[in-house]
Formats: sequence, structure tokens, C-alpha cells
Amino acid sequence: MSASETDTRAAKPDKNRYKSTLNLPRTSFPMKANLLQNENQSIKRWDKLSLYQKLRDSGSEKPKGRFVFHDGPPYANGSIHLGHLMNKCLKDFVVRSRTVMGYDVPFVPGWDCHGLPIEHKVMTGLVESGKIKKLLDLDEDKRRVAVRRECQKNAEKFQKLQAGQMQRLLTLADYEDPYLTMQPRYEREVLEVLGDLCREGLVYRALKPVHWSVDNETALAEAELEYYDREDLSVFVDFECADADDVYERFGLSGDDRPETKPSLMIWTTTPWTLPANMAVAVNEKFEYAVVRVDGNVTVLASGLVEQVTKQAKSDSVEVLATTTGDRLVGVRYKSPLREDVPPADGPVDKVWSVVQADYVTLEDGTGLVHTATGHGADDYQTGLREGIGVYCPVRGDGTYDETVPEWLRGMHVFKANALVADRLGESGHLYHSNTFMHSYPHDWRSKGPVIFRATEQWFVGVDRPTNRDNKSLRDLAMQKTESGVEFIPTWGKNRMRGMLEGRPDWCISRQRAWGLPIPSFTLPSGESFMTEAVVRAVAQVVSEKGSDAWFTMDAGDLLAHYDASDDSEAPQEVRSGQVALSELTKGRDILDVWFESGSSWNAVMRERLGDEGFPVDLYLEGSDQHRGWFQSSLIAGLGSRGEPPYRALLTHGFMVNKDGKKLSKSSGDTIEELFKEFGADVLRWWVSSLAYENDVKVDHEFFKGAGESYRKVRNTLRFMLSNLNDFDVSKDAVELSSIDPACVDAWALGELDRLTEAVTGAYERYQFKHAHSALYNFCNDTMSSVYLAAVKDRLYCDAVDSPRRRRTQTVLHRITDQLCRLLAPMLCHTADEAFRSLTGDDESCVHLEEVLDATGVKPSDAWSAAMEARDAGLLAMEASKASGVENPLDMAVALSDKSGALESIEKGDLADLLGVSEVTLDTAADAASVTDLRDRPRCERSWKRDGTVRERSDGGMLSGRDAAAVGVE
RNA sequence: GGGCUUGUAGCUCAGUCGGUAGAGCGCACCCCUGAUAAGGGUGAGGUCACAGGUUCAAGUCCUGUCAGGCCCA
Repeated sequence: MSASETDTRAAKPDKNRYKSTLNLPRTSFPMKANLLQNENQSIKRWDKLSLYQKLRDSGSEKPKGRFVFHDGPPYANGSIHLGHLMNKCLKDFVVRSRTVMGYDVPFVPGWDCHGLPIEHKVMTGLVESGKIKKLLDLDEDKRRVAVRRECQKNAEKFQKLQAGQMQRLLTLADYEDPYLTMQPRYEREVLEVLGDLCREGLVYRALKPVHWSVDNETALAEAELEYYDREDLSVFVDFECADADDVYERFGLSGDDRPETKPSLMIWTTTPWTLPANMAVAVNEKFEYAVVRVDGNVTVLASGLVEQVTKQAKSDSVEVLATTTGDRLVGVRYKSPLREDVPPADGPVDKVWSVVQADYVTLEDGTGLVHTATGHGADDYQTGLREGIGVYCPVRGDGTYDETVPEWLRGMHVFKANALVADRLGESGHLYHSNTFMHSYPHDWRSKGPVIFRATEQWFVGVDRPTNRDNKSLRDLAMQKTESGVEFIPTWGKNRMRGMLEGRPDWCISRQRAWGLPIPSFTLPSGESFMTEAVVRAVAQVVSEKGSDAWFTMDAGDLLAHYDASDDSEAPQEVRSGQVALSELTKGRDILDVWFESGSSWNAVMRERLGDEGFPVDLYLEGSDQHRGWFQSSLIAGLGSRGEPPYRALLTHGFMVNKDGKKLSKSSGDTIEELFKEFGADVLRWWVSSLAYENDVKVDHEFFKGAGESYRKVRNTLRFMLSNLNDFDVSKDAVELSSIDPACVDAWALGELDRLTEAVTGAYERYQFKHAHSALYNFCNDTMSSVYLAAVKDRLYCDAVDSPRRRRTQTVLHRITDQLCRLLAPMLCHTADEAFRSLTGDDESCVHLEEVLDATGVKPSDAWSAAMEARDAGLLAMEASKASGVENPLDMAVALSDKSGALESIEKGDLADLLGVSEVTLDTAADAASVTDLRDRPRCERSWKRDGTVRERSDGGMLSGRDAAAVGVE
């Protein structure tokens, strides 16, 4: 039995004799957070306080001025999910960290309300409920208005749901007055941007292929397609080359080796009906191509496919004559096997029926030479745009050929034409091989009929057209401004943006739907469509007053009440002269791409609300997918409208993946509501703040549990500090910080606090929330809990209540707690406020109205770094001494090695407290720390220390000198 | 298939100019019982995704491979 055990037993009857004389910690700040309940109380309290408005009211006094941060609108559909959780938390960290650092940060939350997903869902509902039948009896405009009403109700419902969830996440924003893209004042400003682009000469109308339902004669979006298997005819067709010698030359065949037969280009297609609309043949410049003699014909196809193709056609004689690379074939001219005349396209004709390059050409199937019909395929269309080949679409809305095709096809339905085209090609000797096959093919979700790709007239914003402003194209401007005018966080965002800007086509801004902002274009009786700046602005004024429904409820004359055609030099002559009255115009049927609406938010929200100070915005913060989406649509719209990017900096975050790093499936995992219930918003926020958000973020239920444990550590540290300030009145009991001796541990703690403040505010400035998170966590866990608080416990409990040393330590504790609340406030906005109110003792106080305190300026002694190293060495020695039976630190005296003599200046008592031992001595000769067993020394019944001053006192107790004085006995 | 990007301890992340791999969590063991559904100490854990290359020296620079993610095709 050890000596200490004997002592403990002997003291047992009187074990708590002095407990009532101690200043033990006490606080109303509970260990258990009960976030589910208390966070809702915080929401109510901040509401009552009008926190957001209060911050705006005092905004002009903010020392660092205004930080203009703009919310990107989530889609008003469904509940918020983990992606929103991260995005909204990060945004709130920006708002709140900037606020606590002394900026005025107005933040308006927004929602994207228009668009197909909502319209699609509403239409499905109308079909299922049978209500659609009633609508079909209405005229076009009335039907659209009815659908729009339903869509609006739907968007409102989900906007409200999401706003509630975001507030439950404790985000700080102007929820009293959010922006919705369907609000009239928003719509007006979108149209003003469109007007600006018209002014710059960037908006034009042209043909573009879209999915087209021949049954319903309408364009279809991706969401309205259903894929079924369908049997189709696939054909291998020879296109005869125009200049045989030119082709043989390219293959390096000299005169003698050249066959007498003219060479052909062999293409493969599964839509023979598009062959009359052929405009070009695409090759991949990287592939090798062969000129081959097959069954007497000479034809060109990819070397790698010769065997596969000729086998399929069961050809007997196959002879490769020569090979060359794809790039050598670009420019080869050929003849159409179906028509003599060059198709009447809407563009230049010099490249029609020639070979062009395209990256999408593969060796998966076909011949490596791709039939290109610019009016009937998305790839084909892009190739046409790039190569300057016009769009040609000889198919009418009902699926029949128009008058521009050879006579034998005119008026025929394209699906019937397939076989006929193949027959013709066979008869003329151009068909190498054909077969039927099954494949997955898009069908109209309503009629279930197969759809076709068909070019229709659409509105575009040209990215390569010179602006009227300064003759620079949007693409050039965008490349130039993102190169040097926008900060990307992280920096690779710039590369990503550049890559996308380089290759992007003109922006198709029209959609053939009901739920959106109408494009204010008009059609003359002649069929010509037009839209000018003045027209757009005139309609914008009406929309501003009456909302965009006005487009459907008013006629052209009324919509153009504010329009003076005679004053519009851009208007068609007939309109300007009055030859065609405004009332004779027909309204356009298109609505704007929703990306144009959200891409105009810098104008519709920030300039609309803040004026010139709202442009450009300081920061946009969204997921990395928005490099193609909102970042880019905003950039193009802003550059077109104002010649400058709408933002100074772009901050990007990655996507949520599961714990194995794989894409998150929609149905798995916890809902936001379940997460709130199990963990509370502060824990979720604490987790988000710990993330390396620039990469993909792994998410799993277990990770939230980890965040919860880490949160509890911080909470308990705050609680312990608060509980030791219970008897401390900062206005009466505090000492001057400047009076604190650099040699005492309190000065060290303040030095650490100043370092923390710098680290955290620096991290906040650079949006490095995880650095702030780990600095704060380590400060609580290490600097405070395991070092400082463990060291000062003894004096807080045992020193006389009013002793200078205790009051000094409490002053420091108070300062640290106060600052910690402020630094934590952006992340743990509920808990920091709860702790702050406990600290001030004033339930009306609110940490979110406070700012980070300045550095204390206290410079701890240089000897502290040596002292902390000595502490580590001491702890190791103490651990080692456990083997020899001394296990309780208070049974130990530690001799610290101090060869440099640096520790001489540090308070001995503080060194002992830092190790939790009864006594520390310094040894300038020793190499290492050593431990002395003090169990023979008497133990203070009050502080349990064996510091050498313990003896029997006048009350009969065994007390140390300090404790005797504290209790008031001799 | 292309652009951008990620891969360091069981987990989350640091790692500066190329110079002997770091922290926290978790885990194991121990202490305390006056922070107690708390607190403290010590310790084990790594082929830096893989393969080449440059270099006296590579987690770091270069090339490729593999496995992910976002956006396109």
C-alpha cells in the first residue's frame, strides 16, 4: 500500500472539510447544448432584435466599409440537400466573418423560379389530374397564363420551404425581402440587360437544331424525351469526290498507282432521311485513313475500320491502296449522291460539300467519316457554326420535306423517306451496304412518337460579334477580363473558365415554353421577326408595372404603348414608316433561357438595390459546375451590358461525394430535416467549416458525429471558462492588461490569444474557414483546455476570491472568452451567442452585433517558448516515474533542466501549475527533467498540494500557507 | 473521348524554395474524480495511389498509368 493511499484514507472523514471554502466553477451555461430547441430560440431572439436590419442600420459606421456579396439563386424546387448545406454555410461564413471583422455585408438571398423543371412537374400534375383537358380548350395565350399560374404557385411554395430551411441553418440574410426571378422588378431589370445587348448589336435570330416532335409540332426539352428502342435503317453511302487527282495526291499516290476509278468518301448514317440535307463530311485529323479498292469501287474510310466495315458488307475483294492522316483530307470536295444543286442554306456556300475536322469523330462505329447535316444534329450544327457552313433544314414542322429538296421527296414524311432514299442510292450505285438494326431513340413523352432533330429559328447572343461599344467581341473581352480582372479562388478556376470560353458557341437564349420571361420580339405580317433595344425597353416598362403575364394578356399595340417606332432607327422600315401599325404586329412565342435571367442578377438585384456601389460585386461563391453556368452567364451578360465583369472574385467549392469518394446517389443519406434533428445547425455548420471545400467533400453520417464531438469540446471549454468567471465583474474586478507581468502564465495566454486572433482573422480574410476552424479548435483543446486552464485551476479554486493573482487570471479568462465568442460567431453562431450572453450576463446582448477585439498587445516573456519545451520534458519524466509508483502529479516535485538559465525569469508557481505538480525546481546542470517522490511530505487538505508549506493550522487542519491565508487561519 | 481537378496515418487535414514525414480525431494503456454523460498524460499507426524520369537529394518538379469528381462531347 502506497503512502498516498494511506493519506487518502486518513483524510477521508474530513475529505470535504474545506470544499465549501473553495471557489468552485459554477455556471448556468449547460454542458448539454440541446441545439434542436435552443437554436429555434436563437432564431426568435434574432428576429425580435431585427438583427439583419440592425446591422444594416449601423452599416455606415463600419470601419472597413461595405463588402458586396451576391447570392446565386438555387432552383425553387424540392427541399434543400447536402449541396445547399455546404453552399449556404460557406456563404454565411463569408457574411458573418466579414461582418464580425468590421465590414457592412448586405446579403439578399435569391431563388431561380422560372424554367422547365417546374413547368414539367406542373404539366405532369395537370395531365395526371385530368385538368389539362380543360386547358386545351383555351386559346394559346390563356392556356399559357393558366399554366404559369400553377407554376408560380409551385415556385412560391418551394421558395418558402427552402427559405425556412435556410433560416433553420441559422444563415443571416435579408429574408424579409429576397429576390425571386419571377418578380416584376427583377424581370424588368433582366429585360434592361437584354436591351443593352441589343444596343451593342449582339442579339440575332438564326436557325438551330432542337429535338422536335412532329406529332405535336413543338420543340422538346431533354426532360420531355423518353427513350425507347426503335428499328431503323442504317446505310453506308459513297459520296463521290469532285476531284479524283486531288484526293490521290493527298494519299501520295503517283500517276501510275492511281486507279482509273474515281474515289468516294464512305459515310455511315442511321438517319438516311437527313442525307438530302448533307452539308459536309467530318473526319478526325488524328486518325489514319485509307483509300481502299472494294468490289471494284474505290473509297476512303478510316484504316482501323476497313476490316469491320467490309466484313459486315461481306465484300470479297478488299485492297488498301494507300493511307494518310485525317488532317490531309480536310478540304476534299465531293458531290451529293442525291442532288445537283447546293442546298439553299442561310450562310456562306464555299465550304458546302467538303471535308471538315471534328473532334467527336470516333472509331467506335461507322466509317470514321461522319455525314454532317447542320440542320439536323447538335454536333453537326456546332461544326457548321465553327466552319462557317450555313444551317439547312428542308423539313417542315409536320415532318415533311419542303420545296427545296429534289422533287421525288417533296411533301414526303421523313420517316417514310428512309427506305426511298436507300433505294435511290442503291439504284445510282452509291449505296455500299445497308441493314436494319435496333437502337435506343428519343420519343415525345406525350405522343410517344419518335422525335427528329430539326433546325428552328432561335434568338442568340453572339460571342464573336464586335460590340458597338468598342468593337471587341464578348469572347475576346471575357478572355481578357478573366485573365487579369477577376480573382479566382482557388486559382485553377481561371484555367477552367478560359477553357470553356475558348470553345463556347453563341448563346441560344430562346426557349419554346410558357414558364419564363417572354422575349419581347414581334413579327411583321411578312413573317419577319424583330427585336430592338427600344422595343425591349418599352416592354420592360410594361412588365415592371404588370409582371410578365402582361405579355400574354395584352396585345401588341398595348405592350408597345411606350414605344415610338418613328424614333427607332433599328426597327424594320415598314414599322418605322408606319406602313405597318404596331397593332398589326404579332407577339413572339419564345421565352428567355433561365440562365439569362440568373445571369442578369448582378443588375436585377445588386445594381437595382445598391446602385453604382453594387457593380461590380466583390464576390460570387458557388459550386465548380457554375463555371459553365452562372459564373459564365453572368460574365457574358455583364460584359455585353457594361463592358466589365460583374464580379471581382469567384470562389468555388466542390461537390459532395460519399465516404468512398463516389458520386452521391439522390435517394441515400439523411435529409436535412433529419440532420437538424439529430445534430443541430451549429454542429452541421461546424462540420462545414472544417472542410477542404475546394475539392470534393466526402460526407457520411459518421462525419457529423465526429463534428459533434469536436463541437462538444469547444462547448465545454467555453463552459469551463464561463464557470470560472461566475464571481467576476469585469467593470469592478478586472486588472489593466498592460499591468500583467510578461513572466506569468497569464501573459503567455494573452500572447496565444493574439496569435489566434491573427490566424483566425487572416483565415477569414482569405476564405480559409478550415484554417480558422482548426486554429479555434486547437486553441480550445490544447492552448486552453490542456495547458492554460489546467494550470490556473488551482488558483481559481483555492486562492482567496479577491487575490490579485486570481483576479488577474480571471481578467485574462474574461478577455479570452469574450474574444473566442466573437471569433467563433461566424461558424457557431448560436453557441457563440449563447456563450456571449452568459459572459455579459445580459440576455439582450448579441455577439453578432460585436466585432473582433483588437490584439491585447501584451508581450509575454521570450522565455515562454523554453518554458513550454521544459513542460513537455517534464511531462515525459512524470510519465516515466509512474513505473516507480508515483502516479499522481501532486505527489511529485519536478526538477527541470535549465542549462541556459532562461527559466529563471518565469514564475516558479506557474511552472508547477503547468505540470500540475506540487513543486518545480530548476537545475542548470541536468540534461533532463527528473521527478522526486513527495509522498512523505504533508498534503494540504484544501488544495491537495505538497508544496512544503503545509502544517497544522489554528483550526486543526493541515493547510499550505496560501490556503491558510485564503481560509483566514494562522 | 476532351478541359479542369483530387489521391499523405483507420478518418479529417497540414506539409513554405526540393533537404531526416506533422496535427487533431479515433484507438490502446494510464492518471484524476473539485470541468464529471467532463478533465489530463503517454503510446502505437505512413511503400506520401502506382510506374518511370530529372537531381547529390523527390510527398514536393516532369512523363505516363490507375482510381475518383465537376463540366462538356
